[in-house]
Amino acid sequence: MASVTRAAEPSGTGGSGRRHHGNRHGRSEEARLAILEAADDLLVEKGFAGVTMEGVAARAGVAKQTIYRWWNTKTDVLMDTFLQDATEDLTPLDSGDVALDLRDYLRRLACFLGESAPGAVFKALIAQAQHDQGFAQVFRSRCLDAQRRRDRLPLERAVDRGQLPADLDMAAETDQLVGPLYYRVLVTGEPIGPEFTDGLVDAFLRRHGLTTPPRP
Amino acid sequence: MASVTRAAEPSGTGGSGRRHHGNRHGRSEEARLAILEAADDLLVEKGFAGVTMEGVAARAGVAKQTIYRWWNTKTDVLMDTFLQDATEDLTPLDSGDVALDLRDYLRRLACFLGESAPGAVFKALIAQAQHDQGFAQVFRSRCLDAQRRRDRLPLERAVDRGQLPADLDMAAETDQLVGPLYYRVLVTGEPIGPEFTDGLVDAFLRRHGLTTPPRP
Amino acid sequence: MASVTRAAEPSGTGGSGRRHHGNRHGRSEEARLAILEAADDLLVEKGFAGVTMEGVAARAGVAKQTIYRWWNTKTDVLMDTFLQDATEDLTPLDSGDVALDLRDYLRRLACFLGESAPGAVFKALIAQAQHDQGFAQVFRSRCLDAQRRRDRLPLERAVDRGQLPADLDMAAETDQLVGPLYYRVLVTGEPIGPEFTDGLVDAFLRRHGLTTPPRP
Amino acid sequence: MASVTRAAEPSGTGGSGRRHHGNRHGRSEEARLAILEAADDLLVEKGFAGVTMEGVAARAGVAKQTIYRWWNTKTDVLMDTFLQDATEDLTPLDSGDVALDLRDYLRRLACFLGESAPGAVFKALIAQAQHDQGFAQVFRSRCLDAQRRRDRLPLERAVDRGQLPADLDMAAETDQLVGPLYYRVLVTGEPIGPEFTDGLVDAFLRRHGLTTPPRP
DNA sequence: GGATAATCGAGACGGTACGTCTTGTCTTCGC
DNA sequence: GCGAAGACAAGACGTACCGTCTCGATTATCC
Repeated sequence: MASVTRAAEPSGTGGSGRRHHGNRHGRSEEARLAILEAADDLLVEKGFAGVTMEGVAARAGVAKQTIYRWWNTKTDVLMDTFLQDATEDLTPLDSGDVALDLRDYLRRLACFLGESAPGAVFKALIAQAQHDQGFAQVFRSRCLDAQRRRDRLPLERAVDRGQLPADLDMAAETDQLVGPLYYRVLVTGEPIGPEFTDGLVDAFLRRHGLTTPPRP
Repeated sequence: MASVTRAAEPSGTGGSGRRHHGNRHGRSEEARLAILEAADDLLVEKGFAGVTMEGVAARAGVAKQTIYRWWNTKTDVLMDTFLQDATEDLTPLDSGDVALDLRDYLRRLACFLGESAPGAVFKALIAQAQHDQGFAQVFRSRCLDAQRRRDRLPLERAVDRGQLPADLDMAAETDQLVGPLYYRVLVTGEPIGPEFTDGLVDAFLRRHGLTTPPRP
Repeated sequence: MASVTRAAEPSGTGGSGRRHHGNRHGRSEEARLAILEAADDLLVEKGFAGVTMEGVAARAGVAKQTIYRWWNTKTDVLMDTFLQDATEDLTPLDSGDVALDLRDYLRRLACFLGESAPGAVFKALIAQAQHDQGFAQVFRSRCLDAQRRRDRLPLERAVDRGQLPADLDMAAETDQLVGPLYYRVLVTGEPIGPEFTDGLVDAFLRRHGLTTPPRP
Repeated sequence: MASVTRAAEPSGTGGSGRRHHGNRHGRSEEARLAILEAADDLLVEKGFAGVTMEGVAARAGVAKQTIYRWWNTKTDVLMDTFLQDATEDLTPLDSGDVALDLRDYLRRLACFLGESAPGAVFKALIAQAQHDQGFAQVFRSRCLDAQRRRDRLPLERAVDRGQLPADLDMAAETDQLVGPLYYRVLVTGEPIGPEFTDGLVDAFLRRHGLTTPPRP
């Protein structure tokens, strides 16, 4: 449905310096990047409603058809925009201590969702997923699954270390850790400070009979 | 901004029989209801994108201007649609036992969000709130605040009864109870069964040193 | 069809100081005048398209219904506007000399059509008559016939005096005198000076074997 | 302002067979013709008020935007409609005799203005010119000037032949010939028969001392 | 003097058309 | 064959007026 992978680069070029304007040998990397950047800029500048295929094409200096050739809807473009930028580091820490790992991770996740530019794109995509079942599915497999895997990582490592029981209901525990966070971001709009995320971690520890280590 | 209250009924009529087609002394109740119903129907039948001012007007047998006279956007209409219907019973049970109350409430909330028609409107409104800061504010004060008050009610009653400590961080606890639920509905899209909501209640009880009563 | 005569004034008041807001026995003269004046002003300020029932009502401080009670269309209002103002003196001179009479009359007619405010209304009404056969009929009987009678007057007087033959084709002669004038005003838009109107008179005189008297 | 010339045809095709649906290298001739025809039909069927951009688009099977891309107003469309059809033959006869030429020409002009379909469009355009100064200017340069040149032609030829003096005031004479005709059509609405147009010619001849030849 | 009846201002109503905007498809041409 | 350019059909947007209606207040006249 959506364009998942970019066209294969001409073999041997190493994907490096070649600048082609689109010809029989594949799509124009130049155009692709210009489109993603234009979409991103428009979202930041004018909000979701300000992102239109027409506007993106104009700002990217690209024909509309070039967008439609590779994406179906503006949300598909935004999703690629997100994937392009989402190197935004959310890889969980691995300190050897669940408490520390979780505190660190949740803080960064809160910051990502609530304040960063990619976070804004992310929220826009979640919003779109409410309106469009088909998009929701693609979005989940392309963006959310990776995210959920990251969310689970600290817990999995703790299980491996023996800090947590092996029969832990991983899905439910993860939902309880990150769910309240998304809830605040998406629903109530309340700001999220460390005291909130730390509170979530403490509750988690208490539930599992772990003592709360001193806060940094 | 949005039309908050319907026009005052002529005193003493009990809101019953008066039929006026709109004049200086008030708007047409007939038109108002037709519009809300049309919007609701369209959302259910054709999804959010299928709700257009033009379509609502046509189906309601109403002039577009009549909609614009009282609402600014289609989401404002949907919000009133929601408020009209949201008698959908979510008033928490008061059995005298926090555990029972919470289990009952979360199950019904899950059902409301995930399966009911008003729940679909609710999700659409939350989605719109991601895109429009102004709408978000109105939506929160007109819809969410009441909801949050309901969410908190079981806990407040338990505090009153002495089942829970008086210094409970009400906001944080509520977020931990309902947050994962919203997260599943809005983000992951996973279905929510009683085992999930009951698990949330159990975790809550365990956190606060309460024993888990037998499940019904 | 159109409102031809104003409502009879209450007898004895002499149309002077009475201020009534309209009751069962007569309409409000105040409102009638405000409407006519508003329509006139709007035509001058914003052109024909700027004259709307809504706009007239607003500027006159009058309810739309009050206009519709007495007139059918905005052109009906404009016609009454015209009749109200058209005291603009076009009564032909009677000097005893056809040549002098005609010269004077055509000059003033040209000025009326081309430059005066009532002339602008007149042109607007003629324009509307092209689009609406029904209006054309009313317009002719209410405005044009009187005008045509005035046009003919100098010739009729000359016939009475014996200056012109009794079997003169009055209609055709009048058309040849004023026709070119209307043509310039309505069609070509060329400015009309005395040399043009005087030329028309000279041609007329020559056609009928009359000598051209010295120009003033 | 208004669309003056149609898009250049690809050279050498003779305007014949090429069918393009509109692209960067020119507009769709198909759409252009459909629009003009639809406008014409609507004017004839429902009168000037029945010609709406919406209606023209619908009947032509064309998007409104396609009309707005090439014309500003419905009267601009009607003007092109007129120019398209105005091959309606009004080219003056050249018999070698002014009297015959003029009689023939005025009769045909009367018929054109009073009875033909293009004549109806012409009157509608003149009406619009009363309301809109800008349109008046365009209309005159695009339609009227050509017409005036035709009007003058019989006289010019007579001057060339020596039948009329070389110092004839061409403009004034033309106005006196056709002015009464337009006056009847536009203002009084009286029907125009040959006796009227022939009378105009006779008057012209008499003014210039020419004998009236026998009528055909 | 109280009832009646028409006018008045106000403005909501169902509509139609406006002119603009965006979508997604298409055709043509240059590279 | 890709990409730029841009015309096209479709249709929603929000606005402006249309002509009708209902309301409550305001009078003159009549009983």
